[in-house]
Amino acid sequence: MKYQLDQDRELSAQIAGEIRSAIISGKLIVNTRLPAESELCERFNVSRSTVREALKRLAAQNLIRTTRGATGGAFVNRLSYQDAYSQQITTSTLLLSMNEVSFETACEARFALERACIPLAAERRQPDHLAAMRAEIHRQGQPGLSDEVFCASDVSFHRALVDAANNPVISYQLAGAVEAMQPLMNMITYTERDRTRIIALHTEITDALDAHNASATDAALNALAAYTLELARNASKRHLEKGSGQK
Amino acid sequence: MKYQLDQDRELSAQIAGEIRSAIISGKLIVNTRLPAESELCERFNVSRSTVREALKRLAAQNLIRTTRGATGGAFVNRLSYQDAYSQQITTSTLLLSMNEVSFETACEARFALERACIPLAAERRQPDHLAAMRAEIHRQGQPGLSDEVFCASDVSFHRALVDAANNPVISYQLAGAVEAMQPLMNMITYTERDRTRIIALHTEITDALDAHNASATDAALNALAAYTLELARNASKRHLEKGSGQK
DNA sequence: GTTAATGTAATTGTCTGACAATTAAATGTC
DNA sequence: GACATTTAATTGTCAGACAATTACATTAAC
Repeated sequence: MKYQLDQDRELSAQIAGEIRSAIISGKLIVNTRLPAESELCERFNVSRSTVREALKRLAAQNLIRTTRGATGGAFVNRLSYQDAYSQQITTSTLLLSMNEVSFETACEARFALERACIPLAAERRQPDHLAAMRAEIHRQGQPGLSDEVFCASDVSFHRALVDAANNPVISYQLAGAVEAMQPLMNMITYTERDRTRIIALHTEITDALDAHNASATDAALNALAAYTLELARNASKRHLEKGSGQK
Repeated sequence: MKYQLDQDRELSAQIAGEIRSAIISGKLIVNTRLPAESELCERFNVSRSTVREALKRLAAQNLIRTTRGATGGAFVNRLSYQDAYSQQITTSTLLLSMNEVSFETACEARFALERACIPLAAERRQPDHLAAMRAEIHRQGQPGLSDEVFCASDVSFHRALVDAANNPVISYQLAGAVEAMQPLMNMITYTERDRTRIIALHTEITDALDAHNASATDAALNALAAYTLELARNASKRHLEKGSGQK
C-alpha cells in the first residue's frame, strides 16, 4: 500500500489522520496493537519524533493507549463512557465560554433537553436516583454554603435527574449541557430567598418523580427554568448598573 | 512558580495537562501566545521533544494552533462551532460503535432529545429550515436510491429539524445524537413500502412545523419513532433467523 | 520439580543536537 | 519612498543515543 503524504499539513497530523480514519471506520478493532514506532517510521518513511507526535495526538483523543515494555505498544482504545463524558464536558465548557453564548441560550438548551428526560425518568427512576437528588437538596439547605458549592450541588442534582431516565446515551449527550452551565451559573449570587425557592422547586421535582408523575415533574421543571432565567436577568441588570455607576 | 511534575504519568501528558487547565480555567485567553518551545523547555525543565509532544496533544483537541516563522508560535484557539461539532460527532460515533449500545437505546435517546426541540422549532422555524427539510424529503423519494444515501438524507432531515429550534447550543449538543445514528440505521434495509411510510411521516412533520403546530409535530415524530423501532426489530429478527438458519 | 534470581530482548519515554522551512521585520539599495 | 536582501525567530523534521519498563527465557538454588 502506498501512502500519499504530499499535502500541506504537518506530517504528524497527516499520519494521525490516517490512523484515526482506520480506527473510526472500524478497520482497526478495539485492542488491536498498532505496529511499533520503529515500524511506523519505516512504513510512513518519517522519523520517530514525527511518529510519536502523531501517536500523542491520538492519545489526546483517547483513541489509543500506550504501554512500555516487551509486549507494550500502542493499542486501539475502547472509548469508555467515562472518557467520552469528560471530553464532552471539556468541549462544551470551552464552547460556551469562548463563544459568547448568552445565558438565556444556554439555559434554554439545558432545560429543553432536560425536559426530554422527564417522561422516561418518571417511568424508570430508581430509589438511588431519588436518594441522590434528595441528598443534594439537603446539602443545598445547609447554612453558610458558598455560591460555588451551592451551584455545584445544583449541577449534581440535575445530573441525577438526567441519569434517572436510565439511558446511557442520553446521560452522555446531556453531560455537556448540564455541566457546562456551572461556570455561567456561578456568576449568579443566590440570596437566602432564592435558595429557598430553588430548593422548594427541586423538592417538587423529586416528589413528582417519586410519584411517577411526569406532567407534574414537567410543570415543576418549567417553573425552575423560568425562575433561573429571572435570577440571571436580575444578576446581569445589577452588573450593568454597577458597571455604569463606576464610570 | 514551581511545577510539580513528579507523578507517574508521562511528562508530555503532565505538561499538556498544566496548559490545558490554564486554558479551560480562563487563565490563558483566546489568541494568547504561549511561550516558545525553547522557553517551555526551560520553564518545565524538559527537552524539546517532550514539550512538542505536549503541544501536539493540545493541538489534537483544537485547544491551540501553531504557526511557523518569526512571529509564529502556539496560540490559544477559539473553539469554533465547526470544530466542536465534528469532535462531538466523532466521539459519539465511537462511543456507540465501541460499546455495544443497542439500537433501541440509541434510538430512544435521539427521539427523546429531538422531541425537546419541537416546541422551539414550531415557534421559530424559518423558511430555509423548511426548505432544507422538503429538499431532503424530495431526495428520499428519488427512485433507485441506495440504502446508504437514503439514510444519509434521513440524517440531514433530522439535522434541519434540530436546527429549526434556532438555538446553537441545542444544535451542537444534538449533533452527536443525530449523526452517530447513521451507522446504526445503515444496518436496516428499507423496502419501497418502508420508504413511502417514512417520507409520509417526514412530510407530516414538516407540514406541522410549517403551520407552527407543536403538538401535531410531536405526534408525527412519535409515530416516526415507533415506526423506526419496528423496522429495526424486524431487521434484527431477520438477522437472527438468517444466522440460525446457516448453522 | 519447583521456585527464585538473573539476564535478555523489545518497546516506549526522554534527551541532545542538528538542519530545514517559514515568516516577519530590519536593513540596504536604488 | 519603493523594492530587494538579509537576518533573526520560530516551528517542523531528522538522527542517534540512553533510560525505564516489561514479558519471557534461562539459570541457579533448594
